[in-house]
Amino acid sequence: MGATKTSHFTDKQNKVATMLKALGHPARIAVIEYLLKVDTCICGDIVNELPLAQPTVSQHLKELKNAGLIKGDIEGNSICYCINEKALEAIQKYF
Amino acid sequence: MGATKTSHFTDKQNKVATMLKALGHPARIAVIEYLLKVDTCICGDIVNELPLAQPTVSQHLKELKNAGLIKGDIEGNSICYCINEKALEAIQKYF
DNA sequence: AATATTTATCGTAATATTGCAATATTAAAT
DNA sequence: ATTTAATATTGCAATATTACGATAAATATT
Repeated sequence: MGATKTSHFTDKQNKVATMLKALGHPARIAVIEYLLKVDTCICGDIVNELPLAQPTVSQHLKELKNAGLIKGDIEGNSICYCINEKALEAIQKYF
Repeated sequence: MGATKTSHFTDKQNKVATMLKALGHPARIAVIEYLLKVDTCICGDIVNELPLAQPTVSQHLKELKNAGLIKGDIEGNSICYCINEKALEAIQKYF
């Protein structure tokens, strides 16, 4: 085994768990807090902000994006990241 | 590697991440929702409620307890579990 | 076109998580 | 003292996560 038995739980339970799991890492909490502070920034800023290598940060951003917590808009050469307000509101509403 | 670099983040970031990580699994969300509904119950009730084997449930309960999200009081033969209100309030306040 | 910049992906090692059968522990009941 | 009931722990296999160096892909600049 090793794989979560998602099929035995409700869609809502799985969705909430997915979002909270994405927030369950200090680096990703730090990303969210940074984005809340600066509102919007390019990926490179986040890489500079975190004490982790660029591929690691990229991976964390991908997870936050997969969970729907952040959005990334292509801006020419770079990528502009920001919070997905709706997802954060959904979490706030859940609690 | 494989281990989270907690030392590079603030205590608060690590603490929040730890609590949200504990909530980042549908079984543990289901436990919290059940405890909120019944207020208090013995461990066996949770085992019956979840579609998982007893040792697996026991492990999930342990994680929730380690994260400070639930409390377990020994009640003679069995163990009486309930939500740790303070922890949930702390999460609510964080968002 | 060649080079630099920005971000993503691949590959891989180390570690953590998930799940359960088997077993241990602890207290209650007989 | 035995047996029963409730919960925890151990041991293990399958899978997932974390982290990073190397490299790829895409656009910008020269």
